[in-house]
This record gives sequence, structure tokens and C-alpha cells, in this order.
Amino acid sequence: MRADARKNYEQLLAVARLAVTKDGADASLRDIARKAGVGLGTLYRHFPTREALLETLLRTAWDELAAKAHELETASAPDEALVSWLRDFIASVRTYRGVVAVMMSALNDKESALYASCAEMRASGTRLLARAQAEGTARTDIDGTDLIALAGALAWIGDQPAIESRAERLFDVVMSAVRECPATDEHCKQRGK
Amino acid sequence: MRADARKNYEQLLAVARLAVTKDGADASLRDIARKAGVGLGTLYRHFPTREALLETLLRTAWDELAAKAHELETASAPDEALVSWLRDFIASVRTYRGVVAVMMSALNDKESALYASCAEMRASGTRLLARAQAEGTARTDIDGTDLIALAGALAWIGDQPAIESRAERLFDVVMSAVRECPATDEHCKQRGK
DNA sequence: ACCTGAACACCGTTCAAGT
DNA sequence: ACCTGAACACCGTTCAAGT
Repeated sequence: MRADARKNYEQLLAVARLAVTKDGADASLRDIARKAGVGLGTLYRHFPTREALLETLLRTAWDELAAKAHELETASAPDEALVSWLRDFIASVRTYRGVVAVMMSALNDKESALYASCAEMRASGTRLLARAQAEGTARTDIDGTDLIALAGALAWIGDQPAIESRAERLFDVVMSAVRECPATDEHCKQRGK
Repeated sequence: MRADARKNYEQLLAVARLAVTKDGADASLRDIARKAGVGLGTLYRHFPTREALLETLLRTAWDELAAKAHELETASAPDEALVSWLRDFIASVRTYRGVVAVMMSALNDKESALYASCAEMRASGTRLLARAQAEGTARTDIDGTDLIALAGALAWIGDQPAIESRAERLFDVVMSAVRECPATDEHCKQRGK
């Protein structure tokens, strides 16, 4: 890349990070180009789609998450590993408001610049879930996509100012369902409905 | 209301219903006015905000939900009443894509045209929850706002094409957590972690 | 190679002018 | 009383023209 192009690229990324932090995933691209002191076409040259820009902003965090998943697979108790990774995953998705919806739609579109990252996250979650399921510490009637859907829903809660303060506790509530052991139903019924 | 005004109002509502069904809560107001054969100012006269328009579109469904809540409070087993009402609530919110986010933000803004409706829904949910809690069939560490947050999160899942097919089962998963009896944790621990 | 910014087709919202 | 639509300040996206 030419030196001036590189400079524009870096400047765009720095400004975009600020803008997306402030306004979320649907921050104005025009405004980003303007504040970066760059023509609109230059932004589109470096980041042909909004997804491409978001992908670059999230790259590092997602690489770390993938690495963390591999660590946890060997280093921790399966159920604790699963919950711990999901907590990190949600925190990462919540870095920027609104990315969780973009991510979910990317999962349905192999052409999206975010597809590979999202599919990798889902694969990591699926492996951690399978390990806990094999051990009997995670319910067996859900799969990796269900898990990502639940995590996404929890991230969504964190994006809503009216209920954001409840996000952490509701994470625990939902996790209690994911970790529920198969006997629970009968157990509860015994206690008299 | 003058006869011509009434006609415009009805026409706007009919067109808006189609548009919001198709494009969700952020459907183009301009487009609605255009298709209703009415000036933009006329739309704004009848519905000063987008919330006001959505409120009118949802009015009937929400009145029914409130009535249903009161019925269930006397007619059904507390836990079944709670789950049944939440299912209806989510179905109602999901009538139009994207309303769930608008609703959550309305809950934080008493000036919103949707505030009263949303607060009423929350109040209904809170009563049904309290009844189940009193009976010991709902966990006691959540309140009505938590319940609406969880229901909203489930409605959000239903709004995402990539995971929509999982919405029903994940409803059951989350409900299992809401209905969890206090002893579950110890129970699970006994089974060996 | 890379950059610029006008051009196009859209928004939401307001308000002066009309009937 | 009620309606219209131009005006204003924004978008995203493309692409001819420039260096």
C-alpha cells in the first residue's frame, strides 16, 4: 500500500472507532470520512461495505476470543469454561452498540465480510458447549447456534439503556438454564408443582 | 374530526399497517404519506411522532393483552398463567419487526407515546410473576422489569432471520430458568458438579 | 494507484402558504 | 380546521474527473 493510502487507512480506522463507540454500528460513514479529512470514495475504497469496516474494528478482539476458546478447552472445567467464554463473547460484542444485530444477520450471509468471524465464534461456542454436554453439565437440547442466539439476546439486553443494568444478572439466569441438568424437571415436579 | 380528516387518518393507518408489516418499525414515514395520497404534514398532524403511529397500530393488541392478564390472574395456575401470557406478549410485540427496541426505549421515557402501554404491559407481567413467586413456581431473584427484558430478548431473537427458527425452543429454555425452583442448584451439585 | 467530491436517490422534520 | 409540499439538513452509494 502506498504511504499516503496507508495514512488514510489508519486515520479512517481511528476516526471510525470513535464514531462507532459513540453512535453504534450505524454511525454515519459520511461523517467518518469527513472527520478523517478524506473523500467519501476513499472510505469506500478501503472499506467497501459497513461490514468490512466493522470487521476491521473487531478483528483483534475476535482473534483473542478464538484463542481464549482454545485455551479454555484444555485448561478449565467444561461448564466453567463455557460460561466464562460466553461472558467474554458478550462483552466483546457489546464493545459497539448494534453490532450484535449486524453479526446475527452476517451469520445468514456467507458473502458478508463478517461471516467468517461470526462462524468462527459460533464454532468456538459449539465446541465448548459440546464439552460441557458430554460431561453432563449443559443441557443437551440446544446446539451452538442456539447458544449464540442466547448470547446475542443477552448482548441485546445490554444495548438497551432501560434494562442494561440487569444484563449481568440476566446472564446468570439464562446460564442457569443452559447448565440445567436433565433431572431438574422431575425434581421440581416432586416438590409439588 | 372533520370528515375529510377522518378519511385521511384511516387511510394513513391502513397504509402504515402494510408498510410497518413489510419494513418494520423504521418504515419510511414519507413513503407512508405518499402511498396514502396525503401530504407529509398531514401524517405529522395525525401522528406527531413515530411512536404515536406505532401506538395506534398496537393499541388493540395491547388492550387484549392487558385483558388476558387479568383473566389469567384468576383463571389459571400461576406458573402456567405466567408462561402463557409471556408467550402472547412476545407474539404481540413480534407483530412488527423492530418494535421491541422501540418499546424498551419507551420504558425509559415517560414522554413517549408508548410509555403508558409499555408500563401497563410491565405491570401485568409483574403481577403474574408475583403470583407465581408467591406459589413457589417462579424464581424470586427477578422482578417485572427483568421479566420484560427477557421477553424482549426472546422477541429480538424472533426478529433475526438467522435464528428465528429457534425462537420457540429458546422460549422454553428461558422459561425453564424463570420457573426454576430454588433447590435446583444444590440438586445439580449433588449429581457430581 | 489513489483520491476527490458532485450527482443521485433517498430520509425525517418543520412551516409558510393555501383552501 | 385542515391540508400541501417546498425547504432544510441530513443519509448511503456510485463514478467521472483529477493527480
